[in-house]
Amino acid sequence: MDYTFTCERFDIRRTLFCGQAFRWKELDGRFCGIAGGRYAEISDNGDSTYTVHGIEKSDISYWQSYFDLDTDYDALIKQFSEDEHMRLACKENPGIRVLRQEPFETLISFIISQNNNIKRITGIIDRLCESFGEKTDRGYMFPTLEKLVGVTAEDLAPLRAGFRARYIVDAVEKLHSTEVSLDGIKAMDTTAAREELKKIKGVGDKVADCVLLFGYHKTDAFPRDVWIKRIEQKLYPDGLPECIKGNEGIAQQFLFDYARTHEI
DNA sequence: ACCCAGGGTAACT
DNA sequence: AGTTACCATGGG
Repeated sequence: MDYTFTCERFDIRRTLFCGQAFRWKELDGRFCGIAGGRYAEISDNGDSTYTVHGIEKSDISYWQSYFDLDTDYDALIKQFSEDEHMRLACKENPGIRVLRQEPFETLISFIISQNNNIKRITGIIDRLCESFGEKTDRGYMFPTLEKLVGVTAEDLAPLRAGFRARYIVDAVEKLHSTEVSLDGIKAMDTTAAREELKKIKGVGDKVADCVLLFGYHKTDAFPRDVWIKRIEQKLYPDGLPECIKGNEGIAQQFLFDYARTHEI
């Protein structure tokens, strides 16, 4: 079936390709991809409505959640705009939303992201899915933990992930042994959850915060990458503004795009 | 040839 | 507690 939803000022292209998700392609004007084991083709109808094509009726709520449709971004932007820099950043890219993605996929993806660029991250993840993910008639799924149990760094060599291969192996081992529990993190506050994720080799503050923000929607997580560090130095030498408190992660998405487009 | 990329680790002061 | 070389790979 097709599911059409309305969302004012939703920039689906920027949302899907701004570096929070890595598995979407734009083909023939449609955004195609698999999330949470569900395939979808999404069209931007140009009138603030968007149609998710070819899905199961029972998955409507999944896609509503995935695009965070229940969150009022207008209200957030209004709140953020109390700060002048945030006002400009939001004004420039008002259609960005923070996706609600799968924790495991997000963890592996952002382990791969470290000291890497978005294009190459996407390539490595594509090869990971083709090598270890379930094949369907509409593409490869992101591999489950079970599919990856037992893999070695040598097994991952075809991905050309470089030094990150052993980090993936360590993540799979610690999750399989339940030394780290992705389910358990849901109930933790952000500080405790961050420390839990950092038990995995190759997961530091930045990767952990990306997983918490994009995989658990813990909006007070604030991933500090190179771009955000530049923004903080230049615009916020005395600390982040009060008006983003509790939603630092969402604010970070606006700032990240702002920094990149202006090459701050 | 050099520098950088949605960083982290280990080995230094 | 705060720096720094090094880590693979590919693009500019």
